[in-house]
Amino acid sequence: MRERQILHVDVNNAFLSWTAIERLKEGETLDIREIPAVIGGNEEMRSGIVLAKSMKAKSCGVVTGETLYQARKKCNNLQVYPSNYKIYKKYSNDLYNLLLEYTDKIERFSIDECFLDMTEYLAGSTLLYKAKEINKRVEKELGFTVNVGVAHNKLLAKMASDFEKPNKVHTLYENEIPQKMWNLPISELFMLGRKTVPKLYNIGIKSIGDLAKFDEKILIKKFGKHGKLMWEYANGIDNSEVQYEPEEPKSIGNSITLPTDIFGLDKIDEIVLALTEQVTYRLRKYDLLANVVSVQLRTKDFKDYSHQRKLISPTSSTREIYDVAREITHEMYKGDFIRLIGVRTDDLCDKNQIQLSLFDNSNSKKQERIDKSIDFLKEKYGYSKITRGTVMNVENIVKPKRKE
DNA sequence: TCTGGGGTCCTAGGACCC
DNA sequence: TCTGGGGTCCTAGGACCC
Repeated sequence: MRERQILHVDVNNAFLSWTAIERLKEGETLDIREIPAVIGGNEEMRSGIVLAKSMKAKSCGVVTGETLYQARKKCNNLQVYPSNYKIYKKYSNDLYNLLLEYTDKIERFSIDECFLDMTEYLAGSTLLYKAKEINKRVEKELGFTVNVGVAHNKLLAKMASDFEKPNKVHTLYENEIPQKMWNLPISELFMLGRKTVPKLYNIGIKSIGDLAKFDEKILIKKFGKHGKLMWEYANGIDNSEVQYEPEEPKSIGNSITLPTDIFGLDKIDEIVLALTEQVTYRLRKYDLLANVVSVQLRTKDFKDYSHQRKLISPTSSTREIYDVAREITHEMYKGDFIRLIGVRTDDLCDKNQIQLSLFDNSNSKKQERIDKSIDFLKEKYGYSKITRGTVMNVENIVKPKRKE
């Protein structure tokens, strides 16, 4: 097999940089990239965590995912700005379109990361040269910066893009693994998270090099498939392809952390219905049907539990999915104070690939017409305006309005 | 702990069938 | 049936990612 030529492009402090340039475009003079700043959620809504940070905030020790309260303690003049996914999507598309000039084999790994398979697109040039060109062009033409990782597989390209930031290009070829990767702590390895790292520490594995040299069989015995994966990653082995064809989603769900804990099935049911409406709206928008419905509850002391149920036949009907969601919610609710509620649909299939016979019962048809007309109104008047029955959209639950 | 919201994949146990 | 083992499906929970 020919050696593959892979790049990983990673936007530096994406949400913060994109917010910064959007503000500058609107006439603001302050570039929030130059001050201690973060993009954060809303503390009053109990979603006050750091989503992105400026370099100055990072140098105070602020980390992504911590609470704004914690971040402020580290950095007393920290400025907090809200997120705006609409503009992030726009900048993400700008980046994607620029990268399309280099290859059509691009995997959009997340809103701010892409893998590029350049194997057939070097045309006499080198991979490193292309990486440097991309790095320069993004800064010049789009106004934000990226790190580019250069390697012969996705894992190594991703590890490379995570080296020194911002606005840098790094290679991580096989012969560079011992020198550039093995001295890093295991927490830096992709797919080693907060639960596994302490377990590895306990058996004396502290660096990626320690892991690479450890007995693979013992890791498999201890961690199963995950053990095999982590050993391969530590040794720079990854044969996965760049998934440039966007895949159909396998699940669609929505969840919300409530501004205050709630108690009792009546209140929980209202939220479950509101979430079901959001979820089924998205299902119908993409012409998908769900085979499995699940509901997640998180208690005030952060215990999660969930139930799921397979449906008799696939559906996107709000009524049908809500009936099941409500049923399993009632089954599992133990009378706790609830902090978070989630509704998710799984095992999705394409509506157009399901035989029409599933729809020829007239009740389903009627239900489908109701859903469709509600969807139409939602599109026309904006999402939050239209609800079914007893004022059931999440916005109203979050900010209760006086009854008219 | 003043701890988001969107996902994917894996595991383990029980039911059921052959 | 006092029975064994394998395969598949379903469910609950957990780990990880950005």
